Amino acid sequence: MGEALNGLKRSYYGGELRENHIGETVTLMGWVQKRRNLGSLIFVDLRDKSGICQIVFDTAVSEEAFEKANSIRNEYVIAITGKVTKRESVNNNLPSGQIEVFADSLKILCESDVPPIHIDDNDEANERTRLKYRYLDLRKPKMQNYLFTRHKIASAARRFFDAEGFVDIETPMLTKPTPEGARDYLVPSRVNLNKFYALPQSPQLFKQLLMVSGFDRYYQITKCFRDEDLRADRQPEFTQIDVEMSFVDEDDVRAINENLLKYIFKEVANYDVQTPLLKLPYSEAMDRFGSDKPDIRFGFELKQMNHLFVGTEFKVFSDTLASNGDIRGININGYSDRFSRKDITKLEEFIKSYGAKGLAWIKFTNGEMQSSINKFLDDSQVEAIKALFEVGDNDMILIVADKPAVVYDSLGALRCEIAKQLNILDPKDYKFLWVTDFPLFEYDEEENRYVAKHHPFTSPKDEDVDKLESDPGSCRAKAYDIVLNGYEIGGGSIRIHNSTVQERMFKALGFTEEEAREKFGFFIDAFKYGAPPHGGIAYGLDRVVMLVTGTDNIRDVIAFPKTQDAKCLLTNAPSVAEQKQLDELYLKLTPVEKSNA
RNA sequence: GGUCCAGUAGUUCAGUUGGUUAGAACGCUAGCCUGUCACGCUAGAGGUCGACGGUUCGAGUCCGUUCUGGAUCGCCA
Repeated sequence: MGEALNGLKRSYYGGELRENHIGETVTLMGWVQKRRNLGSLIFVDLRDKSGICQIVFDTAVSEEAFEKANSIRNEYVIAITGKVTKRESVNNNLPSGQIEVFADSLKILCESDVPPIHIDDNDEANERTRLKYRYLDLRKPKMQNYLFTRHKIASAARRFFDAEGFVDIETPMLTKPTPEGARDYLVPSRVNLNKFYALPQSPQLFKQLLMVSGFDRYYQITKCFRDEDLRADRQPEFTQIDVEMSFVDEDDVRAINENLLKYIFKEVANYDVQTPLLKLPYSEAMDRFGSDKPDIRFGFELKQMNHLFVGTEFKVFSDTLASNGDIRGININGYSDRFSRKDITKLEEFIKSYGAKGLAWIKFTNGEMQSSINKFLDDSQVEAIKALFEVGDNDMILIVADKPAVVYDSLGALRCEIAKQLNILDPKDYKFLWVTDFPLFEYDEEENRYVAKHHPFTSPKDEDVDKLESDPGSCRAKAYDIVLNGYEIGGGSIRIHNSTVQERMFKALGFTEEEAREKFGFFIDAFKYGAPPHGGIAYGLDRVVMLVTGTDNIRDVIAFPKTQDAKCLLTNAPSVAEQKQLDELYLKLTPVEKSNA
C-alpha cells in the first residue's frame, strides 16, 4: 500500500539539481533506481525523466524513517524532502554528481514487485519480454530518449508548417476501402450490415480534396494502416507527416521540404543540412546504385560490363547476353584483403536470396590478379575491366549476371551489406537526396497489367501525357522520393488535377469506366468543379526518428509496437471477439484448423 | 507463402561424445557494514531445459511435429 501525497508538491526534477541548488530544501519524486545500504548509511539513486539524483539517509533521521528507507526496493515510487548538499565524494559519471540530497522525510507512494527486466540501458532482455512489459522497458533512459526525440521532431515539423501557413486538418480513420495498393484493415459497420470501412493507408484522397476546397496548404501528422508483412523498419500502423500544397510544381514542393528538413535536423540533431539537395533521376539511381533509395555515404557503384563480354566463352555470361540480361559489377576498392574465399562464398549466399544465381569475383592484390572466372578472361578484357573500374591495388570486383531487375536488386543490396560488414557507415553522417522522374507505371506480372508505381493520382510528366495509351511503360511521373542513408523517408508527387487525364489514367490501369466510377466517382467529380494544380509529400515519421536516434529497429521509436505477426504482446491484441459483438455485426466465423485462440 | 537464427533460473548466458544431484554472472531473500555509486562480506532460495511425440538402459543434448520471438525474400500503389 502506498502513502498519499497529502498535498506534498514536487519542487524539482532530481536529475536537474546542480551545485547552484546547494543549501535549498527540495522535494523530489520518482522511482528507486538502486538502494545501497552501508549499515547506518543508506544511499538511494532516485530516477525521474530528468535522470538520477543520489539521496542519503543517515542516523540524523528518525529511527522510523531510517527503517522505512531500508525497506525500499528497486522501482518503488517515493517522495523525499531534504537538503541539497555538496557531496563528500563526487560522481563524475552523473550530471548531478556534484550534489546529493540529505533526506529528512520519506514517503513510499507505491511499492513494486521485483521487475522482470532491469531498468537500465545496458539491459539485454529478450525483446519478447521487453514488449510484454513495455511500460517497464520505456522507463529506460535510452527508450525515453527515443520518444523525446520523436516528440521533438514532430513538434519541430508543426512549428515549421505553422510558420509557413499550413493548416492541420484531420481526415477520417473510417474510410473507403481502396482497391489499389496495400491490403486494407477492414472495419465492419454495425448500422450498415455487410458493409465495411477501411482504415486509411494514407489520407491521400482527402488531402487532395482539401486542395479542391481551397485550403491551399495542408499538413497532418497521422496514423496510417497497411495489412502487409512486417520488417525491422515496417509496422502495420505507422505515422505519416502528410503534406499537400496548391499552385505548385515539383520544384516548389522540393524547395519547401528541403527547408523543413533543414529546420528539423538543426533543431533536433544540431546538424546542418546542405541545400539544395542532390537530385538523382530514378534511372540514374538504378544504374549507379541498383536501388531507388541509394545510400550515397559510400561508393561501390554499379558498372555495366555487357560490352566487355561480347563473344565470351563463359556460358553464364554469354547466356545472359543472349537473353537481353545484364552483367554488372561493383568495385570494393581498397578492401580486397578483407574478404577471404569463405567470405566471398557468404556474399554469394547473400545475393542468392535476391534471386541471383552466382557471384563472379576478381581480386587485385599486390599487383596480382585472382579470379573465379580467370580462364575466361584475356589480357585485353582485364585491361578494360581495370579501366572501367579505375582499379587500384587491393581492389575487388564482384559481378552478377542475370535479368536486369535481379542484377539491380542483388548488387544494390550487396554494396550496402559490404559497407555494413566493413563498418564504414557513420550513422551521424546524413546524406539526403531526391530521387526523381520515377516511371509512372510498373508492369505487374501476376495481374498481367500495368499498376501505378506511386499511386493512380500521380501526374505524368507533361511530355509523356500523350503516351498514356500508346506506351505506358515509358511514361515518367512527376514523382519524387526523399532518401536518407538508404532509407526512403518520404515520397510524393504532383497530382493529376484534370479529370480527363485522371480518367485516362484509370483506363491505362485497366479499370473499366464503371469500376472507376464505383471506386473513385466522388473523386473524379470533385475535379470537375475547379481543382488547383497541387502536389505534396508524405514522410514516414518513424523512419525519420530511427535515423536521427541511430537505431535500426522501428519498434524502438514506437511506444507500443507490434511484433512481426502484428501482435501486441502487452495487450494480447488481436483477440477473439465475443459472440455478442459478432452477432450484432451479423458476422460468422469460418472455423480454421490452426486456432490462434 | 519461402529461407535462416534463437528459445536452459526473474534476466543474460555456459552446458564436452547422450551418462551421477543442470552451472555462472547479475538480480532476489536474510544477516553484517558510515561515503557508496557495478558498494563490500557471509549465508540462502530459485529450473516442467518453450510444448508434444519418438529413438535409447539413459535425452537439455539425437530425430519429428508444433508454439513463440527475431532477420530476410516475396509483399509493402
